[in-house]
Amino acid sequence: MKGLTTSEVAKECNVNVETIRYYERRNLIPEAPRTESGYRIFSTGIVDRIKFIKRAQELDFSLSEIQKLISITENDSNFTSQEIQQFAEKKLAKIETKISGLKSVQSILHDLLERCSGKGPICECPIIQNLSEEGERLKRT
Amino acid sequence: MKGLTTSEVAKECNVNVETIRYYERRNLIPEAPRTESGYRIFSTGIVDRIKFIKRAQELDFSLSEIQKLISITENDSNFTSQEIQQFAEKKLAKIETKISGLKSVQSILHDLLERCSGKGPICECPIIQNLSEEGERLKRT
DNA sequence: ATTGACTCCGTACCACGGTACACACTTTAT
DNA sequence: ATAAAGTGTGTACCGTGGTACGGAGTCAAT
Repeated sequence: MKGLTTSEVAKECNVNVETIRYYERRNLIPEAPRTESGYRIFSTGIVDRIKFIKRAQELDFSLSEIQKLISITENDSNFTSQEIQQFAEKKLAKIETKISGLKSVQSILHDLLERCSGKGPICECPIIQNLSEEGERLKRT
Repeated sequence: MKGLTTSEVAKECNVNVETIRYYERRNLIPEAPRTESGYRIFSTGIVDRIKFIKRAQELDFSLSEIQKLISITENDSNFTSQEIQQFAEKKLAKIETKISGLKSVQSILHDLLERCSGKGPICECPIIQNLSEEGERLKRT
């Protein structure tokens, strides 16, 4: 028999079995065909789809946004190219803001670790001051 | 009377009044002193604290992590310097991964927008393919 | 002094993204 | 043939981070 069972897909994607059913319910993946007894059979392509979803989630796309992306690429969308453009612009702006914020946290943590042996007395942790100041700076910019 | 009321703080921080009570309950902010009739009175410093919390949240710190940061800087923590170091290292690694992921999304969105006029037919949206490939590439690296 | 705005508390509820559970049926292994 | 493991459905529940609501007391203005 060709095709994967639900738990095979789950294992392959490092997700819970229930997550797959959940994604199906949410229409993030197509409804899988069934065996005579009602078991789902997945094509191997589903694995990439689910991995894509997981990766996009890590990059701050919500499941609804992901759904939108998918329906755009599959061209079964009702979105106009203008809507898509606006969506991309907004997301791009958010991402850029976030990158710059993360970069400052990165350098703070980096500095902190340089000065922090992990031994001896509690290290002086300047992270809060730094973060707060950084927040102010970013707002003014 | 010196000191701010709950709603003044809320307004100043652009958060809901309930959020402030919630943060107090979660010990993200100290318990505010009260007037005779039981109203909270906040010192102006609370505003920075709450703004810090909000900013840190945007940068992927959970409220528990934020609590940890706060207790570290206030030195009322039971954490060893080793634990703090490990925490910083883990977070740094996560942040670096995330920055690189976000950067690839950034360039994908950027490319997309260059090719997408916002007019005419639906633009070809290569984001899924790109993201998936990028995901694969990052894993191999 | 009464109205309206504000505050308190406790509890309930919300959205998100799952995860678990009970109960029945199917498949696989022994 | 029987037990263990897997799958299905529906529904309930979970953690996170709030938000809303009801009822009661308080404060400020007219």
